[in-house]
Amino acid sequence: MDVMKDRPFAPMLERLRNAGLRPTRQRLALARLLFEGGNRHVTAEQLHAEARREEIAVSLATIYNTLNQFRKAGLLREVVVDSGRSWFDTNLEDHHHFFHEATGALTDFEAEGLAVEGVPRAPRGTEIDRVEVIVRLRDAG
Amino acid sequence: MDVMKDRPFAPMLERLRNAGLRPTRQRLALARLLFEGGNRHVTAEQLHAEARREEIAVSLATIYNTLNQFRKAGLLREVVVDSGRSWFDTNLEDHHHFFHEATGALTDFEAEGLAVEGVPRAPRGTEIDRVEVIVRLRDAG
DNA sequence: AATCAGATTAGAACAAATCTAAACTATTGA
DNA sequence: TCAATAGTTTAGATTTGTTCTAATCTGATT
Repeated sequence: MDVMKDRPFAPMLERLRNAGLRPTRQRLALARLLFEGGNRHVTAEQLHAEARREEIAVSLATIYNTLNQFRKAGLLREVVVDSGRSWFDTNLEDHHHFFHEATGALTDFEAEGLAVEGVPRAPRGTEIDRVEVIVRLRDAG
Repeated sequence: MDVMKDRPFAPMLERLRNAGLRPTRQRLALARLLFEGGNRHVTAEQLHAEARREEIAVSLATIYNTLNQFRKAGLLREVVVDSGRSWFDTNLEDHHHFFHEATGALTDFEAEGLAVEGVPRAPRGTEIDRVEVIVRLRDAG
């Protein structure tokens, strides 16, 4: 038997507490949408729509608050591919992204197998935080 | 003598015409701000502020129109590092970016010397348009 | 010079995200 | 168990970046 299936609240509750976040009804519900059922990418508006569909009462303000708190807590990562909209990614492993401009489709690919070599030294007073690779796609022609 | 200094209008006028854009007063003035004096990164608001400073009468709407037309014409590239604001880059060579989150500073580095290997095959129906590398910086500590 | 497609503009409209301050709730400790 | 309190949620206002609209203007072509 899968522990996640029997006690779906317990681990999530822990994760929130460990992050210093009170496990409120809203946060638990959103955490379940986000983290149960595999890696995913969402925007705030998408998650809000999804919550409404599932009849979870949560305001858009809380969606924004929660996504930002989860990001700060390291439960989510932000992906910048799209000026004008923030994407959040539940995949915390070392990976990169395909982005299909025409459709807005965002897909992961593992960093394993990818080598980025010859990145120059960081400018004075700074250090490298992360090297992001975005592979922009167009329709095959 | 430098041709650019003697006849600063002629080449710009040509470039605009070649792009199918009428060389209007506004477009010429903005092209000069953008393309004379080395590579640079600008946002729409920045360019607008700069134009006002130089007492070039041009509306914000025209700044947006012009930046987008220049981008479509291949005179500029858009850089997405910052959800919520569009950056435009006059550097058309093969290069990548440092982005310092804390300050918003955006800097180029040449692609020469950089090797990105092992990028997976593009998903079905798509092909790779561009591989973008963004090196995110934090304050050294 | 007259015409007309294309360009510019102010201001309205729109979209994403944040802010505000009032109401609510989880935790605590008596 | 319950009151106090610190943290959370919320509706709605606000801010910011960008696009749209439709009236006016301008460059190119006759």
